[in-house]
Amino acid sequence: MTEPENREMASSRKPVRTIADLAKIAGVSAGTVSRALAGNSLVNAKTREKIERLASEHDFRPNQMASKLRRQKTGVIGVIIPLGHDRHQQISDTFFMTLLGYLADELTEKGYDLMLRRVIPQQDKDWLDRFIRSGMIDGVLVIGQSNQFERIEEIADGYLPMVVWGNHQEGQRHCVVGADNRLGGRLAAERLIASGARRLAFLGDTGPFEFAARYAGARDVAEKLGASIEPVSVHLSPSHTGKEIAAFLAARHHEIDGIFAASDTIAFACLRELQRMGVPVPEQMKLIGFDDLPIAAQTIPPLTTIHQDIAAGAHGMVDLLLRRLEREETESLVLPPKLVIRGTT
Amino acid sequence: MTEPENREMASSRKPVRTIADLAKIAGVSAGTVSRALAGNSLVNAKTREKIERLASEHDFRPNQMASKLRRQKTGVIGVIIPLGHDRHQQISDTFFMTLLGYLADELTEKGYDLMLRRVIPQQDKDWLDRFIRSGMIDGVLVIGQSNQFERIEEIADGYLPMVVWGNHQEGQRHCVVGADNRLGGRLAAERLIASGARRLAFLGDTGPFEFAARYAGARDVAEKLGASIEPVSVHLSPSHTGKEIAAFLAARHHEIDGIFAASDTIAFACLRELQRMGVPVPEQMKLIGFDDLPIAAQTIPPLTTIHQDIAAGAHGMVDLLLRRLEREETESLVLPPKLVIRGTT
DNA sequence: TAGAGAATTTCAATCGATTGCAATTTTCCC
DNA sequence: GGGAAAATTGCAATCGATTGAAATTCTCTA
Repeated sequence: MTEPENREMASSRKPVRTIADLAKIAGVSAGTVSRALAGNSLVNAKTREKIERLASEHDFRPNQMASKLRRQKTGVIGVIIPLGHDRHQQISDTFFMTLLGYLADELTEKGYDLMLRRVIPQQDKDWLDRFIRSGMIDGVLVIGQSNQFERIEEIADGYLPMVVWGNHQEGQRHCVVGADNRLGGRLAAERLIASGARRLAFLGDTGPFEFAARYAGARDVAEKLGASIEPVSVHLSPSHTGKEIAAFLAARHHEIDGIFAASDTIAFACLRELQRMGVPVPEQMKLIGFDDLPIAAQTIPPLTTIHQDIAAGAHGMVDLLLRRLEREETESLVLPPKLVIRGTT
Repeated sequence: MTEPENREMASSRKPVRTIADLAKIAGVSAGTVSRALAGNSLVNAKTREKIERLASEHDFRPNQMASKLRRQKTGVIGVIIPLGHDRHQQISDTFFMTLLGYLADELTEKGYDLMLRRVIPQQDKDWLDRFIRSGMIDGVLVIGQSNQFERIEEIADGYLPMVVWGNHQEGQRHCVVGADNRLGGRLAAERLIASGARRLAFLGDTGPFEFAARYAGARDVAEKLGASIEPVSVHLSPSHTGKEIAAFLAARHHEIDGIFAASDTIAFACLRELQRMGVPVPEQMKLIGFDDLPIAAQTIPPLTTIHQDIAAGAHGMVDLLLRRLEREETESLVLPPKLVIRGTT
């Protein structure tokens, strides 16, 4: 009763579920229907029109599983996010989630669907293999190397259509897209020092390669310019970050005059804590972040940070992946980070 | 050369790609292999062990497409985000993206994969049907009703496994999960008025149902308590939001003393603009947001807002969907919003 | 040790669309 | 009108795993 127009047009009762059903109604073979619906030029224009009309009247859509199985191609790109030790590292995900949004747009535009999977490598040694070999996806985008650099390298040897967001290491074998973290670290330290800081702290876990590179870049500059820099480990789980930062600042803030936060999220927490403690920023403490999330411009004072072009990154990842699907061996893409000076330095 | 251990164990050259291949090696039939790998109790324990050993030695994984086709069940849940007029409403997506993260966790836990699709309903009348009928997903979660309420209602009549995030209307037919927006609006207005404001503005587009309900709730309270409230349309595209808010405030800020922002994102932009204009918050202008995004606690002063329990929402959506997959007709789930008083009121 | 009954395994059909090749129909030119 | 070339369409195998029913093998009792 809910679709009177269909009832009138569709004389037969039983729903048209398969190509064979439609073929029967149209009085042609299943092969012809398949070709017609695929826009194959082999089929006569009139026949095609008739079949298309019938298909839409009966609200028919070919079963994708069958199609994928037969064609050995799914039209789906897998996006996998390896999580670190903390299961709910929601905070650190702001960046990844934004990237994911852009990836979704890019893939949609290219006619691919996106299958998302979050995994905890520690609990599942086989996380990447299983996804790739599931037969459900044509290629995979890995968002973040986490601490799985070696695992990814191994896979890359035997599997071409994979592109990873992360840090580029000299001589690595997997195709990666990401900012030049070391350069970003240099820019950050330079800025802190240029605005008067001499005793710096790097807030963030230096385990992940991306963060390590940021720290390394900053250290390069600090050493060269006669400043000190000290790494301070901070976890990314939302329940810990705030407390760890508060504890550190309470104990040591008088020993330093500049903070390089490994990510904007950490910088936000820092800024808030400093404000709560009554330490004026930037007068008594310079602060710089990394990522340039949209909200970075919204804090008070707005956050000086290192900008990563997420949209360009997403575009690059998809572009490289599509080329790899065509069996092309592509180079990695390293994006230049950009210093954005706002109010905290 | 890259996998010496496999070479040793796997005596045959050709890779084991199908269940039939493995069956040959194991000296049994394909059916037995299938059952063994599925953990079916019909198969002898020794046989199963042998097959499992061979499978892992040969690094074999059954093809999911074939399995899904045969079983008429994909193990994939579709998540679809209908975008409004603005293609890049990245800003408004902060909330949806967070929700998406939780959904991914919940679904993973339940053994489902997640297929993500973003669509622009204006450009594709058929957006929901196409996804549902693609044969690729067992059920669908719709993130946000956008302006597609009617379309969703139509679909809901003939398709059970669908759960929507959004606003609940009296007598609607689709299953929805979401906060009680009207109540949230009431709480917000009450708080603004309690903290001294009398001439209120609601910043946000009142087109989408969720926002409309928030406004309606606020209006209820304002009328009852003798305050005024006026809706001010603000678009969600990042390129416009800031300017629109700035223009409004520049022209009218002296006429009002309290702002109810339709979302935290809008509130952030507001706060920043007020600060830039030198209007002290909360002294001269009360401000309240909606959502309670993680950063809401990080602004200066921290944002008073209406909390939505995103994790609970995600959990509820998945729970309801799974029950609907079992053909159960479920009720909608309306979550109670909570006032979180911080520094802007 | 025969034979019932249980435990395993095999067989073969099936899911639904695609596609190479063969068969048929059209078209077109002399 | 005959016949070759071109355009369509049909046929049947195929993608790889699953599963009901049939067949085979094992177990155990009398």
